[in-house]
Amino acid sequence: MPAPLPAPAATDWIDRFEGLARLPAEIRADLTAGAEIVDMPAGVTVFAPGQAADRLLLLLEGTVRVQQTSETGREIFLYRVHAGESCVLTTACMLAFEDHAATGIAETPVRAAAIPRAIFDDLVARSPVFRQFVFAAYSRRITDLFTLIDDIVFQKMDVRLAARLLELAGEGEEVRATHATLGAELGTAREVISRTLAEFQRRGWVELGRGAVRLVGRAGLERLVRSAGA
Amino acid sequence: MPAPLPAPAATDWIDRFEGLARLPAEIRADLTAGAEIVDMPAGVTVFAPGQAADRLLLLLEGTVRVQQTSETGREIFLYRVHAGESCVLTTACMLAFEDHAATGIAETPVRAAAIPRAIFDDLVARSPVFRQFVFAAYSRRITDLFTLIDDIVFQKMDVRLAARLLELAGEGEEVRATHATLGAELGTAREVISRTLAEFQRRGWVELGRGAVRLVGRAGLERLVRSAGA
DNA sequence: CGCCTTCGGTGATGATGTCACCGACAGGCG
DNA sequence: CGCCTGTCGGTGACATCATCACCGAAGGCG
Repeated sequence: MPAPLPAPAATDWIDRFEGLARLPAEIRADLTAGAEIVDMPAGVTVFAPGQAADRLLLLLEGTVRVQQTSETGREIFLYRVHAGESCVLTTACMLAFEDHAATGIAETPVRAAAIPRAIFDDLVARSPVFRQFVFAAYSRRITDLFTLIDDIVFQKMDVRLAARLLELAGEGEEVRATHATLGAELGTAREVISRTLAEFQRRGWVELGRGAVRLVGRAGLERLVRSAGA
Repeated sequence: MPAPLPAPAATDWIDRFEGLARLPAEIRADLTAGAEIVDMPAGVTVFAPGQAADRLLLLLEGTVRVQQTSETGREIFLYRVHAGESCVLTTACMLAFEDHAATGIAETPVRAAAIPRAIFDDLVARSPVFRQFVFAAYSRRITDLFTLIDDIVFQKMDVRLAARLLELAGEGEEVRATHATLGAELGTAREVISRTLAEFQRRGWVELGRGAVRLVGRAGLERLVRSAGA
Protein backbone atom coordinates (compact mmCIF):
# COMPACT_ATOMS: atom_id res chain seq x y z
CA MET A 1 0.00 0.00 0.00
CA PRO A 2 1.65 3.19 -1.23
CA ALA A 3 1.42 5.62 1.65
CA PRO A 4 1.43 9.12 0.15
CA LEU A 5 4.97 10.36 0.53
CA PRO A 6 5.51 13.94 1.57
CA ALA A 7 6.66 16.02 -1.38
CA PRO A 8 10.44 16.26 -1.07
CA ALA A 9 11.98 19.66 -0.64
CA ALA A 10 12.95 21.06 -3.98
CA THR A 11 16.60 20.01 -4.11
CA ASP A 12 17.26 17.21 -1.67
CA TRP A 13 16.62 14.45 -4.17
CA ILE A 14 19.81 15.27 -6.02
CA ASP A 15 21.87 13.79 -3.25
CA ARG A 16 20.39 10.38 -3.87
CA PHE A 17 22.47 10.23 -7.02
CA GLU A 18 26.06 9.53 -6.30
CA GLY A 19 27.42 11.17 -9.41
CA LEU A 20 25.45 14.35 -8.92
CA ALA A 21 26.49 15.19 -5.38
CA ARG A 22 29.45 17.19 -6.62
CA LEU A 23 27.42 19.44 -8.90
CA PRO A 24 28.14 23.12 -8.37
CA ALA A 25 25.35 25.08 -6.71
CA GLU A 26 24.42 26.95 -9.85
CA ILE A 27 23.90 23.79 -11.87
CA ARG A 28 21.97 22.17 -9.04
CA ALA A 29 19.62 25.11 -9.01
CA ASP A 30 18.99 24.84 -12.74
CA LEU A 31 18.49 21.12 -12.47
CA THR A 32 15.92 21.31 -9.71
CA ALA A 33 14.21 24.26 -11.33
CA GLY A 34 13.91 22.40 -14.63
CA ALA A 35 12.91 19.01 -13.24
CA GLU A 36 9.42 17.95 -12.43
CA ILE A 37 8.66 15.33 -9.79
CA VAL A 38 6.26 12.78 -11.22
CA ASP A 39 4.48 9.84 -9.61
CA MET A 40 3.23 6.80 -11.44
CA PRO A 41 1.35 3.76 -10.18
CA ALA A 42 2.65 0.22 -10.61
CA GLY A 43 2.05 -1.28 -14.02
CA VAL A 44 2.27 1.93 -15.99
CA THR A 45 4.22 1.91 -19.24
CA VAL A 46 6.88 4.51 -18.60
CA PHE A 47 8.18 4.60 -22.14
CA ALA A 48 7.65 2.51 -25.24
CA PRO A 49 8.73 2.22 -28.86
CA GLY A 50 6.95 4.68 -31.04
CA GLN A 51 6.69 7.32 -28.37
CA ALA A 52 9.18 10.09 -28.94
CA ALA A 53 11.24 10.45 -25.80
CA ASP A 54 11.13 13.95 -24.48
CA ARG A 55 12.59 13.68 -21.02
CA LEU A 56 15.07 11.83 -18.86
CA LEU A 57 13.81 10.09 -15.74
CA LEU A 58 15.88 9.94 -12.57
CA LEU A 59 14.29 7.33 -10.34
CA LEU A 60 13.68 8.40 -6.75
CA GLU A 61 11.45 5.54 -5.60
CA GLY A 62 10.49 2.19 -7.06
CA THR A 63 11.84 0.11 -9.91
CA VAL A 64 11.31 0.06 -13.65
CA ARG A 65 11.68 -3.06 -15.74
CA VAL A 66 13.14 -2.44 -19.18
CA GLN A 67 12.35 -5.03 -21.79
CA GLN A 68 12.31 -5.41 -25.51
CA THR A 69 9.29 -6.60 -27.38
CA SER A 70 10.60 -8.73 -30.18
CA GLU A 71 9.29 -8.69 -33.70
CA THR A 72 7.62 -11.99 -32.99
CA GLY A 73 5.68 -10.53 -30.09
CA ARG A 74 7.61 -12.06 -27.25
CA GLU A 75 9.37 -10.13 -24.55
CA ILE A 76 12.92 -10.13 -23.33
CA PHE A 77 13.95 -8.70 -20.01
CA LEU A 78 16.92 -6.38 -20.51
CA TYR A 79 17.61 -4.75 -17.15
CA ARG A 80 16.03 -3.15 -14.15
CA VAL A 81 16.35 0.49 -13.14
CA HIS A 82 16.41 0.98 -9.36
CA ALA A 83 15.91 4.05 -7.22
CA GLY A 84 18.99 6.23 -7.49
CA GLU A 85 19.56 5.30 -11.13
CA SER A 86 18.41 6.82 -14.36
CA CYS A 87 16.75 5.58 -17.54
CA VAL A 88 19.83 6.81 -19.26
CA LEU A 89 19.57 4.79 -22.43
CA THR A 90 16.49 6.77 -23.32
CA THR A 91 18.66 9.85 -23.49
CA ALA A 92 20.46 8.53 -26.53
CA CYS A 93 17.19 8.26 -28.38
CA MET A 94 16.08 11.53 -26.86
CA LEU A 95 19.00 13.59 -28.06
CA ALA A 96 19.22 11.80 -31.38
CA PHE A 97 15.49 12.39 -31.93
CA GLU A 98 15.01 8.70 -32.55
CA ASP A 99 12.47 6.26 -31.24
CA HIS A 100 13.10 3.98 -28.35
CA ALA A 101 13.82 0.39 -29.09
CA ALA A 102 12.75 -0.77 -25.64
CA THR A 103 9.79 -0.59 -23.29
CA GLY A 104 9.87 0.52 -19.67
CA ILE A 105 7.27 -0.66 -17.18
CA ALA A 106 6.86 0.44 -13.58
CA GLU A 107 7.08 -2.64 -11.39
CA THR A 108 6.16 -0.70 -8.28
CA PRO A 109 4.71 2.73 -7.64
CA VAL A 110 7.36 5.05 -9.00
CA ARG A 111 8.48 8.54 -8.15
CA ALA A 112 10.96 10.16 -10.49
CA ALA A 113 12.49 13.49 -11.42
CA ALA A 114 11.72 14.19 -15.05
CA ILE A 115 14.17 16.38 -16.93
CA PRO A 116 13.00 17.81 -20.24
CA ARG A 117 15.18 17.39 -23.25
CA ALA A 118 16.19 21.03 -23.50
CA ILE A 119 17.29 21.19 -19.87
CA PHE A 120 19.20 17.94 -20.19
CA ASP A 121 20.97 19.12 -23.31
CA ASP A 122 21.89 22.38 -21.63
CA LEU A 123 23.25 20.64 -18.54
CA VAL A 124 25.34 18.28 -20.64
CA ALA A 125 26.80 21.29 -22.38
CA ARG A 126 27.53 23.30 -19.27
CA SER A 127 28.57 20.87 -16.57
CA PRO A 128 31.53 18.49 -16.74
CA VAL A 129 30.24 16.74 -13.61
CA PHE A 130 26.84 16.18 -15.20
CA ARG A 131 28.52 14.86 -18.35
CA GLN A 132 30.48 12.39 -16.34
CA PHE A 133 27.34 11.32 -14.52
CA VAL A 134 25.60 10.66 -17.82
CA PHE A 135 28.43 8.78 -19.43
CA ALA A 136 29.10 6.74 -16.32
CA ALA A 137 25.47 5.66 -16.35
CA TYR A 138 25.81 4.71 -20.00
CA SER A 139 28.93 2.78 -19.28
CA ARG A 140 27.22 0.78 -16.58
CA ARG A 141 24.19 -0.07 -18.69
CA ILE A 142 26.27 -1.10 -21.64
CA THR A 143 28.40 -3.31 -19.45
CA ASP A 144 25.21 -4.85 -18.12
CA LEU A 145 24.04 -5.58 -21.63
CA PHE A 146 27.36 -7.21 -22.50
CA THR A 147 27.10 -9.35 -19.39
CA LEU A 148 23.55 -10.27 -20.29
CA ILE A 149 24.60 -11.42 -23.74
CA ASP A 150 27.43 -13.39 -22.23
CA ASP A 151 25.05 -15.08 -19.79
CA ILE A 152 22.49 -15.91 -22.42
CA VAL A 153 25.05 -17.51 -24.68
CA PHE A 154 27.29 -19.34 -22.25
CA GLN A 155 25.63 -19.82 -18.88
CA LYS A 156 23.42 -22.74 -18.10
CA MET A 157 19.89 -22.05 -17.05
CA ASP A 158 20.28 -23.45 -13.56
CA VAL A 159 23.12 -21.04 -12.80
CA ARG A 160 21.23 -18.10 -14.23
CA LEU A 161 18.10 -18.97 -12.30
CA ALA A 162 20.00 -19.38 -9.04
CA ALA A 163 21.67 -16.01 -9.53
CA ARG A 164 18.40 -14.33 -10.33
CA LEU A 165 16.68 -15.80 -7.30
CA LEU A 166 19.42 -14.54 -5.01
CA GLU A 167 19.22 -11.13 -6.63
CA LEU A 168 15.45 -10.90 -6.38
CA ALA A 169 15.39 -12.12 -2.79
CA GLY A 170 17.77 -9.42 -1.65
CA GLU A 171 17.97 -9.56 2.12
CA GLY A 172 14.72 -11.46 2.42
CA GLU A 173 14.05 -15.16 2.14
CA GLU A 174 11.11 -15.22 -0.22
CA VAL A 175 10.77 -14.36 -3.88
CA ARG A 176 7.24 -13.63 -4.98
CA ALA A 177 7.01 -14.46 -8.66
CA THR A 178 5.34 -17.06 -10.79
CA HIS A 179 7.35 -19.51 -12.83
CA ALA A 180 6.10 -17.76 -15.94
CA THR A 181 7.44 -14.42 -14.70
CA LEU A 182 10.82 -15.87 -13.94
CA GLY A 183 10.87 -17.46 -17.36
CA ALA A 184 10.23 -14.10 -19.00
CA GLU A 185 13.06 -12.49 -17.03
CA LEU A 186 15.53 -15.09 -18.14
CA GLY A 187 14.24 -15.40 -21.68
CA THR A 188 13.24 -19.02 -21.32
CA ALA A 189 10.09 -21.08 -21.03
CA ARG A 190 8.01 -21.59 -17.93
CA GLU A 191 8.52 -25.34 -18.10
CA VAL A 192 12.26 -24.96 -17.84
CA ILE A 193 11.84 -22.86 -14.72
CA SER A 194 9.47 -25.39 -13.21
CA ARG A 195 11.84 -28.26 -13.84
CA THR A 196 14.88 -26.39 -12.62
CA LEU A 197 13.13 -25.24 -9.47
CA ALA A 198 12.00 -28.80 -8.85
CA GLU A 199 15.64 -29.84 -9.03
CA PHE A 200 16.61 -27.06 -6.58
CA GLN A 201 13.89 -28.25 -4.23
CA ARG A 202 15.14 -31.83 -4.47
CA ARG A 203 18.53 -30.57 -3.36
CA GLY A 204 16.96 -28.75 -0.42
CA TRP A 205 17.87 -25.26 -1.62
CA VAL A 206 14.35 -23.87 -2.01
CA GLU A 207 10.78 -24.54 -0.96
CA LEU A 208 8.05 -23.93 -3.49
CA GLY A 209 4.63 -22.43 -3.03
CA ARG A 210 2.08 -21.04 -5.42
CA GLY A 211 3.52 -17.76 -6.71
CA ALA A 212 6.47 -17.86 -4.35
CA VAL A 213 9.90 -19.40 -3.86
CA ARG A 214 11.48 -19.54 -0.39
CA LEU A 215 15.24 -19.68 -0.28
CA VAL A 216 16.05 -22.06 2.53
CA GLY A 217 19.51 -23.11 1.39
CA ARG A 218 21.24 -20.04 0.06
CA ALA A 219 24.62 -21.67 0.47
CA GLY A 220 23.85 -24.22 -2.21
CA LEU A 221 22.59 -21.63 -4.64
CA GLU A 222 25.59 -19.44 -4.02
CA ARG A 223 27.96 -22.33 -4.53
CA LEU A 224 26.31 -23.12 -7.85
CA VAL A 225 26.62 -19.52 -9.00
CA ARG A 226 30.24 -19.25 -7.94
CA SER A 227 31.22 -22.56 -9.50
CA ALA A 228 30.27 -21.23 -12.93
CA GLY A 229 30.78 -17.53 -12.42
CA ALA A 230 34.54 -17.69 -12.08
CA MET B 1 46.15 -5.02 -51.73
CA PRO B 2 46.14 -1.85 -49.64
CA ALA B 3 47.57 0.73 -51.99
CA PRO B 4 49.17 3.46 -49.88
CA LEU B 5 46.52 6.13 -49.68
CA PRO B 6 47.52 9.73 -50.08
CA ALA B 7 47.33 11.52 -46.76
CA PRO B 8 43.94 13.23 -46.77
CA ALA B 9 43.89 16.97 -46.59
CA ALA B 10 43.49 18.10 -43.03
CA THR B 11 39.71 18.46 -42.89
CA ASP B 12 38.08 16.55 -45.69
CA TRP B 13 37.60 13.38 -43.68
CA ILE B 14 34.89 15.06 -41.63
CA ASP B 15 32.51 14.92 -44.55
CA ARG B 16 32.59 11.15 -44.46
CA PHE B 17 30.51 11.32 -41.31
CA GLU B 18 26.95 12.14 -42.01
CA GLY B 19 26.21 13.69 -38.66
CA LEU B 20 29.25 15.93 -38.72
CA ALA B 21 28.70 17.64 -42.05
CA ARG B 22 26.68 20.39 -40.43
CA LEU B 23 29.36 21.34 -37.92
CA PRO B 24 30.10 25.06 -37.88
CA ALA B 25 33.48 26.02 -39.32
CA GLU B 26 34.96 26.93 -35.98
CA ILE B 27 34.17 23.52 -34.46
CA ARG B 28 35.43 21.75 -37.56
CA ALA B 29 38.72 23.53 -37.21
CA ASP B 30 39.11 22.50 -33.60
CA LEU B 31 38.16 18.94 -34.43
CA THR B 32 40.68 18.56 -37.22
CA ALA B 33 43.34 20.34 -35.23
CA GLY B 34 42.82 18.05 -32.25
CA ALA B 35 42.48 14.80 -34.16
CA GLU B 36 45.33 12.61 -35.24
CA ILE B 37 45.12 10.33 -38.26
CA VAL B 38 46.33 6.88 -37.29
CA ASP B 39 46.91 3.77 -39.38
CA MET B 40 46.86 0.24 -38.06
CA PRO B 41 47.49 -3.06 -39.81
CA ALA B 42 44.94 -5.85 -39.86
CA GLY B 43 44.81 -7.96 -36.73
CA VAL B 44 45.79 -5.25 -34.30
CA THR B 45 43.90 -5.00 -31.03
CA VAL B 46 42.45 -1.52 -31.21
CA PHE B 47 41.19 -1.47 -27.64
CA ALA B 48 40.78 -4.02 -24.89
CA PRO B 49 39.55 -4.41 -21.33
CA GLY B 50 42.09 -3.18 -18.85
CA GLN B 51 43.38 -0.46 -21.09
CA ALA B 52 42.09 2.92 -20.04
CA ALA B 53 40.41 4.51 -23.03
CA ASP B 54 41.91 7.86 -23.84
CA ARG B 55 40.56 8.65 -27.26
CA LEU B 56 37.63 8.22 -29.60
CA LEU B 57 38.22 6.63 -32.97
CA LEU B 58 36.33 7.72 -36.08
CA LEU B 59 36.89 5.07 -38.72
CA LEU B 60 37.94 6.36 -42.13
CA GLU B 61 38.94 3.06 -43.74
CA GLY B 62 38.54 -0.58 -42.83
CA THR B 63 36.42 -2.40 -40.27
CA VAL B 64 36.79 -3.19 -36.60
CA ARG B 65 35.20 -6.22 -34.96
CA VAL B 66 34.01 -5.59 -31.43
CA GLN B 67 33.67 -8.65 -29.25
CA GLN B 68 33.47 -9.53 -25.64
CA THR B 69 35.76 -12.03 -24.04
CA SER B 70 33.63 -13.89 -21.55
CA GLU B 71 34.72 -14.83 -18.07
CA THR B 72 35.03 -18.38 -19.30
CA GLY B 73 37.51 -17.38 -21.98
CA ARG B 74 35.25 -17.64 -24.99
CA GLU B 75 34.47 -14.82 -27.35
CA ILE B 76 31.20 -13.30 -28.46
CA PHE B 77 30.86 -11.12 -31.51
CA LEU B 78 28.98 -7.95 -30.58
CA TYR B 79 29.03 -5.71 -33.63
CA ARG B 80 31.20 -4.41 -36.44
CA VAL B 81 32.30 -0.81 -36.89
CA HIS B 82 32.54 0.22 -40.53
CA ALA B 83 34.22 3.15 -42.23
CA GLY B 84 32.18 6.26 -41.56
CA GLU B 85 31.21 5.09 -38.07
CA SER B 86 32.76 5.58 -34.67
CA CYS B 87 33.74 3.34 -31.79
CA VAL B 88 31.30 5.37 -29.80
CA LEU B 89 30.70 2.97 -26.97
CA THR B 90 34.27 3.47 -25.90
CA THR B 91 33.43 7.09 -25.20
CA ALA B 92 31.16 6.10 -22.35
CA CYS B 93 34.04 4.33 -20.66
CA MET B 94 36.34 7.14 -21.70
CA LEU B 95 34.38 9.95 -20.12
CA ALA B 96 33.40 7.89 -17.11
CA PHE B 97 37.05 6.96 -16.57
CA GLU B 98 36.12 3.31 -16.53
CA ASP B 99 37.61 0.34 -18.27
CA HIS B 100 36.25 -1.10 -21.46
CA ALA B 101 34.17 -4.18 -21.22
CA ALA B 102 34.82 -5.14 -24.82
CA THR B 103 37.69 -5.77 -27.21
CA GLY B 104 38.15 -4.19 -30.63
CA ILE B 105 40.15 -5.90 -33.34
CA ALA B 106 41.06 -4.51 -36.76
CA GLU B 107 39.75 -6.92 -39.38
CA THR B 108 41.40 -5.05 -42.20
CA PRO B 109 44.06 -2.35 -42.35
CA VAL B 110 42.45 0.57 -40.59
CA ARG B 111 42.74 4.31 -40.88
CA ALA B 112 41.03 6.38 -38.26
CA ALA B 113 40.84 9.86 -36.80
CA ALA B 114 41.71 9.67 -33.11
CA ILE B 115 40.22 12.32 -30.87
CA PRO B 116 41.76 12.68 -27.42
CA ARG B 117 39.48 12.67 -24.43
CA ALA B 118 39.96 16.35 -23.62
CA ILE B 119 39.08 17.45 -27.15
CA PHE B 120 36.09 15.17 -27.25
CA ASP B 121 34.81 16.46 -23.93
CA ASP B 122 35.24 20.02 -25.09
CA LEU B 123 33.39 19.41 -28.35
CA VAL B 124 30.52 17.74 -26.56
CA ALA B 125 30.26 20.79 -24.35
CA ARG B 126 30.43 23.36 -27.11
CA SER B 127 28.63 21.93 -30.11
CA PRO B 128 25.00 20.84 -30.21
CA VAL B 129 25.61 19.22 -33.59
CA PHE B 130 28.49 17.19 -32.22
CA ARG B 131 26.35 16.16 -29.25
CA GLN B 132 23.66 14.94 -31.54
CA PHE B 133 26.21 13.04 -33.59
CA VAL B 134 27.47 11.29 -30.49
CA PHE B 135 24.09 10.41 -29.09
CA ALA B 136 22.79 9.25 -32.46
CA ALA B 137 25.74 6.89 -32.68
CA TYR B 138 24.95 5.62 -29.20
CA SER B 139 21.36 5.13 -30.12
CA ARG B 140 22.27 3.06 -33.13
CA ARG B 141 24.68 0.82 -31.26
CA ILE B 142 22.28 0.24 -28.43
CA THR B 143 19.54 -0.65 -30.87
CA ASP B 144 21.95 -3.08 -32.50
CA LEU B 145 22.64 -4.70 -29.17
CA PHE B 146 18.94 -5.06 -28.45
CA THR B 147 18.45 -6.66 -31.84
CA LEU B 148 21.37 -8.98 -31.20
CA ILE B 149 19.86 -10.14 -27.92
CA ASP B 150 16.55 -10.65 -29.62
CA ASP B 151 18.17 -12.73 -32.34
CA ILE B 152 20.14 -14.85 -29.93
CA VAL B 153 17.11 -15.68 -27.86
CA PHE B 154 14.42 -16.15 -30.46
CA GLN B 155 15.87 -16.71 -33.91
CA LYS B 156 16.83 -20.12 -35.19
CA MET B 157 20.39 -20.66 -36.20
CA ASP B 158 19.64 -21.32 -39.85
CA VAL B 159 17.94 -17.94 -40.19
CA ARG B 160 20.74 -16.15 -38.41
CA LEU B 161 23.40 -17.86 -40.50
CA ALA B 162 21.59 -17.07 -43.74
CA ALA B 163 21.28 -13.42 -42.76
CA ARG B 164 24.92 -13.21 -41.80
CA LEU B 165 26.06 -14.81 -45.04
CA LEU B 166 24.06 -12.31 -47.08
CA GLU B 167 25.47 -9.48 -45.00
CA LEU B 168 29.06 -10.66 -45.29
CA ALA B 169 28.78 -11.30 -49.01
CA GLY B 170 27.60 -7.76 -49.73
CA GLU B 171 27.55 -7.31 -53.47
CA GLY B 172 29.84 -10.24 -54.09
CA GLU B 173 29.07 -13.91 -54.35
CA GLU B 174 31.68 -15.42 -52.08
CA VAL B 175 32.18 -15.24 -48.34
CA ARG B 176 35.68 -16.03 -47.22
CA ALA B 177 35.44 -17.39 -43.69
CA THR B 178 35.95 -20.70 -41.98
CA HIS B 179 33.10 -22.46 -40.26
CA ALA B 180 34.81 -21.74 -36.95
CA THR B 181 34.88 -18.01 -37.69
CA LEU B 182 31.21 -17.98 -38.59
CA GLY B 183 30.47 -19.89 -35.42
CA ALA B 184 32.27 -17.28 -33.35
CA GLU B 185 30.33 -14.47 -35.00
CA LEU B 186 27.01 -16.08 -34.23
CA GLY B 187 27.98 -17.32 -30.80
CA THR B 188 27.58 -20.97 -31.69
CA ALA B 189 29.74 -24.01 -32.32
CA ARG B 190 31.59 -24.83 -35.51
CA GLU B 191 29.69 -28.11 -35.83
CA VAL B 192 26.37 -26.30 -35.96
CA ILE B 193 27.65 -24.10 -38.77
CA SER B 194 28.92 -27.12 -40.66
CA ARG B 195 25.62 -28.93 -40.39
CA THR B 196 23.56 -25.89 -41.29
CA LEU B 197 25.74 -25.08 -44.28
CA ALA B 198 25.48 -28.69 -45.41
CA GLU B 199 21.70 -28.30 -45.30
CA PHE B 200 21.93 -25.07 -47.33
CA GLN B 201 24.09 -26.86 -49.86
CA ARG B 202 21.58 -29.70 -50.07
CA ARG B 203 18.95 -27.12 -50.94
CA GLY B 204 21.20 -25.65 -53.63
CA TRP B 205 21.61 -22.29 -51.94
CA VAL B 206 25.38 -22.38 -51.44
CA GLU B 207 28.48 -24.18 -52.62
CA LEU B 208 31.15 -25.00 -50.09
CA GLY B 209 34.91 -24.84 -50.39
CA ARG B 210 37.70 -24.83 -47.89
CA GLY B 211 37.53 -21.47 -46.14
CA ALA B 212 34.85 -20.14 -48.45
CA VAL B 213 31.11 -20.20 -49.08
CA ARG B 214 29.72 -19.26 -52.49
CA LEU B 215 26.18 -17.96 -52.54
CA VAL B 216 24.62 -19.46 -55.66
CA GLY B 217 21.00 -19.25 -54.58
CA ARG B 218 20.51 -15.97 -52.80
CA ALA B 219 16.76 -16.14 -53.37
CA GLY B 220 16.44 -19.14 -51.09
CA LEU B 221 18.50 -17.56 -48.35
CA GLU B 222 16.57 -14.34 -48.60
CA ARG B 223 13.28 -16.16 -48.45
CA LEU B 224 14.39 -17.97 -45.32
CA VAL B 225 15.40 -14.72 -43.65
CA ARG B 226 12.21 -12.95 -44.59
CA SER B 227 10.01 -15.82 -43.50
CA ALA B 228 11.25 -15.43 -39.93
CA GLY B 229 12.19 -11.78 -39.90
CA ALA B 230 8.69 -10.40 -40.16
C1' DC C 1 -20.70 -26.20 -3.70
C1' DG C 2 -19.62 -25.58 -8.67
C1' DC C 3 -17.31 -22.90 -12.11
C1' DC C 4 -13.43 -20.56 -13.87
C1' DT C 5 -8.84 -18.74 -14.19
C1' DT C 6 -4.25 -19.10 -13.08
C1' DC C 7 -0.45 -21.77 -11.81
C1' DG C 8 2.41 -25.58 -11.99
C1' DG C 9 3.74 -30.60 -13.51
C1' DT C 10 4.85 -33.98 -17.14
C1' DG C 11 6.02 -36.44 -21.39
C1' DA C 12 7.27 -36.24 -26.26
C1' DT C 13 9.83 -34.23 -29.75
C1' DG C 14 12.96 -31.15 -32.32
C1' DA C 15 16.77 -27.85 -32.27
C1' DT C 16 21.10 -26.70 -30.53
C1' DG C 17 25.42 -27.13 -27.72
C1' DT C 18 29.13 -30.20 -26.43
C1' DC C 19 32.44 -33.84 -26.77
C1' DA C 20 35.28 -37.10 -29.05
C1' DC C 21 37.30 -38.48 -32.97
C1' DC C 22 38.69 -38.81 -37.76
C1' DG C 23 39.66 -37.86 -42.51
C1' DA C 24 40.88 -34.35 -46.06
C1' DC C 25 43.52 -30.63 -47.53
C1' DA C 26 47.36 -27.15 -47.89
C1' DG C 27 51.86 -25.71 -47.22
C1' DG C 28 56.59 -26.45 -45.98
C1' DC C 29 60.49 -29.25 -46.39
C1' DG C 30 63.80 -33.11 -47.08
C1' DC D 1 57.70 -36.63 -55.00
C1' DG D 2 56.53 -38.14 -50.28
C1' DC D 3 56.18 -36.96 -45.64
C1' DC D 4 54.91 -34.09 -41.74
C1' DT D 5 52.02 -30.97 -39.46
C1' DG D 6 48.49 -27.79 -38.52
C1' DT D 7 44.05 -26.31 -40.06
C1' DC D 8 39.56 -27.27 -41.69
C1' DG D 9 35.49 -29.76 -42.06
C1' DG D 10 32.39 -34.04 -41.22
C1' DT D 11 30.05 -37.18 -38.10
C1' DG D 12 27.92 -39.74 -34.24
C1' DA D 13 26.52 -39.72 -29.41
C1' DC D 14 24.74 -37.35 -25.86
C1' DA D 15 23.09 -33.34 -22.78
C1' DT D 16 20.49 -29.29 -22.56
C1' DC D 17 16.86 -26.49 -23.74
C1' DA D 18 12.59 -24.84 -26.43
C1' DT D 19 8.26 -26.06 -27.79
C1' DC D 20 3.83 -28.33 -27.84
C1' DA D 21 0.08 -30.75 -25.87
C1' DC D 22 -2.28 -31.85 -22.07
C1' DC D 23 -3.78 -32.22 -17.28
C1' DG D 24 -4.36 -31.64 -12.43
C1' DA D 25 -4.27 -28.52 -8.36
C1' DA D 26 -5.07 -24.09 -5.99
C1' DG D 27 -7.55 -20.21 -5.23
C1' DG D 28 -11.28 -16.64 -6.26
C1' DC D 29 -16.04 -15.92 -6.73
C1' DG D 30 -21.04 -16.29 -7.31
